[in-house]
Amino acid sequence: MRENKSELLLRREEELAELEELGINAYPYSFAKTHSSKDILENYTQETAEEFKEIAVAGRIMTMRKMGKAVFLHILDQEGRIQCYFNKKLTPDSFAQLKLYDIGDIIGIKGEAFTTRTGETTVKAHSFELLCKSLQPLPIAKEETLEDGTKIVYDSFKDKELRYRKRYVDLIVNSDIRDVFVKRSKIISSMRRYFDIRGWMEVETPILQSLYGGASARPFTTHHNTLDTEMFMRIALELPLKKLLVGGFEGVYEISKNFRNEGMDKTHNPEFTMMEIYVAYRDYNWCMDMTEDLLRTIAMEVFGTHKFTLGENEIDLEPKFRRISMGDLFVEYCGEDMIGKSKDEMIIAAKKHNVEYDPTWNAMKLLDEIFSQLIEKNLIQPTFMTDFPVEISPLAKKHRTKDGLVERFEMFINGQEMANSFSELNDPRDQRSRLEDQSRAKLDGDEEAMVLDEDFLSAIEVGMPPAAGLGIGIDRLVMLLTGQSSIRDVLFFPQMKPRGGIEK
RNA sequence: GAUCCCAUAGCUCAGCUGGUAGAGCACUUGACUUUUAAUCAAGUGGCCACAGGUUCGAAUCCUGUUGGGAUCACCA
Repeated sequence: MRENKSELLLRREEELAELEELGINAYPYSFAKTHSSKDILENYTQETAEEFKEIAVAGRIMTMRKMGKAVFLHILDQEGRIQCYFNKKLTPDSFAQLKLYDIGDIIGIKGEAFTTRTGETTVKAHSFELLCKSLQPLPIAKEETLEDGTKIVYDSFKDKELRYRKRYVDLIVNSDIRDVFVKRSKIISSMRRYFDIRGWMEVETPILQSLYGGASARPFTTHHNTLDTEMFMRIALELPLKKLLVGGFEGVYEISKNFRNEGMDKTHNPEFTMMEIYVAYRDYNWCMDMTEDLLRTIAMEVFGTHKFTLGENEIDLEPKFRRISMGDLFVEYCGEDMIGKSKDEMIIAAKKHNVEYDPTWNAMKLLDEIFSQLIEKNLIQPTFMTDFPVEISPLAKKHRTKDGLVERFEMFINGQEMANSFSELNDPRDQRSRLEDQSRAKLDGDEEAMVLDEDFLSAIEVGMPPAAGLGIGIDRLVMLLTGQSSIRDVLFFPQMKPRGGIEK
């Protein structure tokens, strides 16, 4: 491939050489940009024209129409596209350079704004310069905007593999995807702001750990050379954050990557971003109120609305979210509360409701499967499902009135789990016995059961205030709010299989 | 990990029951001083993902490999 460069690549190198022969630096150091495309497109009118007599814009050439002694092109900057106009009369000395410019090159233009005969706000160049010569051709997509404002894109770059592997090209060429990432960033800042103004502190805890815990999942393992010891990438944020509550902080949160060594599909990437927050002296009831308010605040700040259309569903975050116990949900969909029922009873219920199951599963697994197949997909409007069986919640405090249950909720929107929260378990005796149960399960072959972490137990023995904890999967929240159906479309660089030796 | 589908020019795609490649855009040359999927004329461009097999002959049929997508399993 290297030896046999395509003609397009060679042509770019020739152009670069020709420019350099003309004494032009194709990679200069700076450019005094004064306006973004958006500044001009939104604010230029006949009345404000005086303010746009001396402006400087910069961006990547996306389209080019060379017409003898005039050239029209569109540049793309962070805010969008704007057309620029060049005329040999206005720039007699440099006009010939344009011949050596290509789609993909980055240029800076000084000039004035005007409106073309066909009504498009355009920058007329008084002078211009090359800011970066591009040596690789971009996938060319052409856009046409119809009278009614709808945009048609021709020959759009849509090979998913190439888009993910060459995201920088995707971001240039597919302008819509860029907005998803802008929204992602705003969602996260909005969440931070919400926590910060309430006095909860953002913290950082280790990603690289000698013991992993806080969730049921298989970890990535790695090795520390100097210590000559096996280490793990964290699977959850929970345990170190709780240690900080023990240490005396009353509200801590972390937004960071977790790593789970499991399958990949459109809702799972091996590394994903999690937010976990722990607030002292609060319980899960308070946390439901806070979670509702948090989501509404983010929705208003970032999208200016509480309503989201996802496929056929219109989601409304405005009304108070439904709160219903897991047991009552089973009554609603299954006719009876299945929690605490025997394996045989679960199987009867599974058969009755056409839930597929494996006869080797235990009662908890069957319960979970009936939930996922029968109930979860129906939880379209925001719903808090509360009060889980103690067996599947080893870090949640037992329910104050309901035997065998814990104070936990999961929030569902559009049939998907969006948040998980408990009144945090702080009774050291109970916590020890729960983790010992997990250890036994691990010995019995449950690869995802939690590892017993003595230091964590020791911290709980020192004493953790009563607290509410909440976890929100950021990627899935962004998917929900931006209407993306694949996690790969909300990650800049989703995990891909390596391509051995092959370029492109 | 399992099943199904996909892989042809830089991009988007044609290519029938086998006869060694085609379009539009991009690129090159020329024309054109308000165009906008600019237009007009003439060109360049391909180990048809990779490796085998069947055949006189394979982009096309068969097998395997690699990568991707979808569904499922594990999970968030």
